[in-house]
Amino acid sequence: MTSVISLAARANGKTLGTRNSRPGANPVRCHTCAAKINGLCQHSTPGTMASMIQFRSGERAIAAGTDLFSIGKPANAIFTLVSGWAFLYQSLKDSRRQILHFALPGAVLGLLPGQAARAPYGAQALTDCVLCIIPHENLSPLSREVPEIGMRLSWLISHDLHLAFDHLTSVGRRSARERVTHLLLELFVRYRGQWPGNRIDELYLPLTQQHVGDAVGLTAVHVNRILRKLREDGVIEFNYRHLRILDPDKLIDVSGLDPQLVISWVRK
Amino acid sequence: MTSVISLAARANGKTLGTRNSRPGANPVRCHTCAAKINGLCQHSTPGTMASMIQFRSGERAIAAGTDLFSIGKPANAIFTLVSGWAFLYQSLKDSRRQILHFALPGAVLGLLPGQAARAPYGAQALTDCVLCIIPHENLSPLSREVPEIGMRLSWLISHDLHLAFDHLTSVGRRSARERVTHLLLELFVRYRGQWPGNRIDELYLPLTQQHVGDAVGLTAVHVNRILRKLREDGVIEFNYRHLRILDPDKLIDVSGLDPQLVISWVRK
DNA sequence: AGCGCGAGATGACCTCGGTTATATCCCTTG
DNA sequence: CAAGGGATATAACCGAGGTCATCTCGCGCT
Repeated sequence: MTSVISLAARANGKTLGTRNSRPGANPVRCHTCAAKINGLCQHSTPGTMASMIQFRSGERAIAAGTDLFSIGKPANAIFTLVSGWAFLYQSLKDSRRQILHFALPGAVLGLLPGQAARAPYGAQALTDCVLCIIPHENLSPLSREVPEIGMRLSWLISHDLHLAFDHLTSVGRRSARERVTHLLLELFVRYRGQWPGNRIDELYLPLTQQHVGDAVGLTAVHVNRILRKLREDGVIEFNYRHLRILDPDKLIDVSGLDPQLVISWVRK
Repeated sequence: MTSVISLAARANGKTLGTRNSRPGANPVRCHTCAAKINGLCQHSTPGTMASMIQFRSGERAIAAGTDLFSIGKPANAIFTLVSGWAFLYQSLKDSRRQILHFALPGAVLGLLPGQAARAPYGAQALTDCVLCIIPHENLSPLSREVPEIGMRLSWLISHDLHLAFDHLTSVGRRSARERVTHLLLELFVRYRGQWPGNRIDELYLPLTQQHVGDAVGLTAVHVNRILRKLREDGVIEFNYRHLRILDPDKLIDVSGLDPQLVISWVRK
């Protein structure tokens, strides 16, 4: 069991989980952080790492099921997801909800367009999470001191933009069956991309069928129907947060994907 | 008639339109460029403008209806839209198409996640366009010489990300009527945001009903039905690329929008 | 071991929006 | 100014996916 699988296994709990990082207190462990592997701090030299640590305001632990930040609330920092899964969402008045993005360790969340003081969407932890916080007002000074950080941030966000575009064509133009397989395949590939060389065909996905539906624009009822069919067809099983790929080739086929493009889901 | 309206009025033509900027040749007119007003070059000092001009490779004129770049083709530069309208799109094998984003003057297009050499989506000109080109390999040097450019780029892209998120909840969770009004209202507001103080209730939108459908995940037939109903209800008229807002309040109501959020569509 | 609740499963019915076909309109080009 | 083609209009029919209601299952808790 890798560390993230065991983390995810605690997902459903109301417990706070590990807190191996007290805000500001203990020595910073940046060299093992997800951000160093595939996020903002990738390719940083020890020197630039030291600068960056100056500009962050600390870390924070978040319990599964709670908001990292909420729609309409003032947001004044960007967050790097050090560990755990989270998702971005919008909700309409009548309880309709759209999940916009699933964030894995190393993701950067909370950069707002312009100087908008209020978050136009919310972020919720799917598992217990640890965040690394950089206040918005530190971004300009930081990018002057570490010039490459601006371009790294641009690339990270444009990666998220690309994912959002893929979701958009999925929701806008694909059938229910295609959408569900597309999403599960995406999450599978992105998850596995974090542990290169992984040959797993099973994984603990901290989502309910309701989450899947809210992400691809379907009802939980219909997601259930689709999943049953996929199980009967021997493509995948997804039950009680446990995803198993039964037939990878069939899965790619059903999702209607260009296999060449799958690799672009992995941030590098 | 403002310059963009007259530009748009030529939209449907196969003609190349004005070319007041020959690649590399004539003196650069950056101080009147859309990018200086609301894009990458906003807030640039004369000094940084001079640096930026060093790193661009020139301008290019594009005819309405042709691609700025195409899906799967190698893409090696970012483009600032100096003038004209364009849209980003993906298409599936069986001719289904999803429009991902409408770009107005000042937009930055073509930044690819990671070093992906191939564009995961295409861009097509809706009207004749003029582009300012910065090769990808110049981005790192540029951001070292003009450190603030990285953060500006990040903000621009995160603005596009925010728009993509809005489209996603629209397509995923809103009714056809809401989607169509939402899109038209968005385009109207973004367009008007480019000419502050504008009090126009009519505008030439260089889109067909097919474009609208492809953007919000509906058929052109159904878009037509919705538009008829909206006309009958005295909300808006949209016919042969001519959009007229009949009742702004009703429009906002029908689209189910939080009026507070409308302003976030305008890039500042 | 047993309880309770959230997640999943499933059937009956209905509606929104897709499909197909055809007609009309408007703008551009010869 | 007439012709032609793309854009729009509209009707008839259909089906994917939503809604509602009810039941079962699995997991965490005591």
